[in-house]
Amino acid sequence: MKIGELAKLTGVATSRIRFYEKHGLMPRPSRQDNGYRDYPESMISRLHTITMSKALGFSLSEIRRFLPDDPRENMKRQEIISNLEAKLADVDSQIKRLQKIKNNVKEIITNMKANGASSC
Amino acid sequence: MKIGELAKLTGVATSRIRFYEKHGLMPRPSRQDNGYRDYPESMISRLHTITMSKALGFSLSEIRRFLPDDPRENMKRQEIISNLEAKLADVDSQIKRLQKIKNNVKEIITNMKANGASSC
DNA sequence: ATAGACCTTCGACAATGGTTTAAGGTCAAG
DNA sequence: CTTGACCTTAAACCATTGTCGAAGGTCTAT
Repeated sequence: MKIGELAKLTGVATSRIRFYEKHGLMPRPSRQDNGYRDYPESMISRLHTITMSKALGFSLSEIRRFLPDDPRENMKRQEIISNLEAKLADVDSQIKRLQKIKNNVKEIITNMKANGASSC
Repeated sequence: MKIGELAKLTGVATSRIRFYEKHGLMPRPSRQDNGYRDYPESMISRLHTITMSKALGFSLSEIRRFLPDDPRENMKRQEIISNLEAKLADVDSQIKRLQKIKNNVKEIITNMKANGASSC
């Protein structure tokens, strides 16, 4: 499969696929005789995984670390798991932080509505 | 108060304070005879407000828009309030998104621990 | 054979949010 | 008077996450 087809099937621009390859999120594919990139079907789901993980809030370098077949930093299953666990704790503290913020802002709004003081 | 003191009191690096000034989040302070920036006490809470707002997920240009005394774009109270309310809803959906992520990651971890399949 | 749609690489550009560096002025203490 | 810790500016640099353009090769259809 050529890069353009892969792009159409996944909705990820070719420029972006090449970018991911350059940065180790996509493996370097084999080449056709003319030098064109030649992708196996499996790359479709790999791209979906990347898209999902980004939506999940992982940065590209985080994703790189836990994708198997990473051409740059290959990790053992156990490492991947502890990475994910760390991320879980991280997400948890983000949630708590946001909840505090939410309450703070609520209070600010209440104050602003009550007394005209700009107070910020 | 000199910039260094302000930095120490707020935990915001001097380089950052100057950056905020340059980008209209902090007003240009008056200067001492020697040309040093001279801040009033009120700038402490202004920096706290900026820090808080950043934590809320506002971008710097959003913050610039609702900070009073903005040297560039001043907003009315009512606008500020509705801005904050919009952001509140936003934070709420961020929290929900993170909670989904949390559950997703939990499941992935469980799966990875159960069956050896890398499955990504 | 020639147009149009692909593909290649490399380097430049963009926005965001800063930090670092270079070159220099100021101030308080020893 | 010199040292060290501050302060000034402007410009360069950094990471992140890409997009765009140039210059050129390839493939398919007419």
